[in-house]
Amino acid sequence: MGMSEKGLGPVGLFRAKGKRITPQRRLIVEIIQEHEGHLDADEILLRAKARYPRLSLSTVYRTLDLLRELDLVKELGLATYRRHYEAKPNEEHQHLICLGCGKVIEFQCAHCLDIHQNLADQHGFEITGSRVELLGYCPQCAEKEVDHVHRHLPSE
Amino acid sequence: MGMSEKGLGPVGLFRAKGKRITPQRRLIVEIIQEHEGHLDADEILLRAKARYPRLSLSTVYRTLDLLRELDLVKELGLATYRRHYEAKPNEEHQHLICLGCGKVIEFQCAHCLDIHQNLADQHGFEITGSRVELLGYCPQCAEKEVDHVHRHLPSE
DNA sequence: TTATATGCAAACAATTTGCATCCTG
DNA sequence: CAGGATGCAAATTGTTTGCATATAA
Repeated sequence: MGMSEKGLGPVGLFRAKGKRITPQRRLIVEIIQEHEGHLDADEILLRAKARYPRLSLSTVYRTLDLLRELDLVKELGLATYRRHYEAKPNEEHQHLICLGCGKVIEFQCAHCLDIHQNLADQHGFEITGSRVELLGYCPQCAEKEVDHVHRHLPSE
Repeated sequence: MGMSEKGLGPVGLFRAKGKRITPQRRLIVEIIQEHEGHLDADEILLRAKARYPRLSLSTVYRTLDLLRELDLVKELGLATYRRHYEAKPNEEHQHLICLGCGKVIEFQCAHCLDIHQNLADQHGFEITGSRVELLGYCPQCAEKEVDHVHRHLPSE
């Protein structure tokens, strides 16, 4: 599945969306792709500055947003840094979150939790909670997304 | 399982950990437990002020931390509001996160993703990503946790 | 050339903290 | 009445934005 996009690489994806290729962007992509595991904005800046001292933190953030938009990067943690709380539920449940309007739908998936427990046991972890968040667009917001993508097709 | 704790209620849990019961804490617990769904700190403050106008936002935060510690509340979103990124993996994977030392272990659970996709379809969602984070303590940190709990037993 | 990207500094927003005061146990 | 809890304001911290300048296409 989908080997073609992969062959393109970031540069191709940039062009396809009418985004420019700058040394800063190249560098940030490189750092993230070379690195096993996850990095935060500060860590990326630190590594990048070794090779490009003038780089600014805002460029890192702007580039990360772009990479997320191009689906080149996966984000760990909540996009909005606002914490939400709910009374500890009797039944664990999971969340379906709309990135468009922020709507949250709860659902249950007991089977998943079993699997998770097994995995945790394998690693000797003592699990105190889990967070299963499916991110995407609800039917209403999905339409707007389509418009948004169309606007960026290489048609001009 | 575990009906006994439930019978105690928040007040009992507070006492068991040597925490004081104040009207502010009572109120905040009440608000969260009465509310279906999730609330953030501001929303809690807003509702609480209707009945207790002098309440401050920092008390809300401090109380939320306490409730989390007592496991009376579940948190949606990342505890640290620092976003982390990783190169978009070919295989989706999930994270096992140690709340003690921050260690992150990646694992795969393809079966879960199928289940999630089904759920998403049921709700008409267009999924763009998922976040499965199991939170707990790794073997090393779990020990320290035990100490921590012992220190709070009503033994003095 | 010309709109897009960048760097810098200032602005923001969520959360945390210091400290004097209050109040539970 | 002693130490934990609160309220207030100021400090932190992660992230975003405005704007003049630099630069990819």
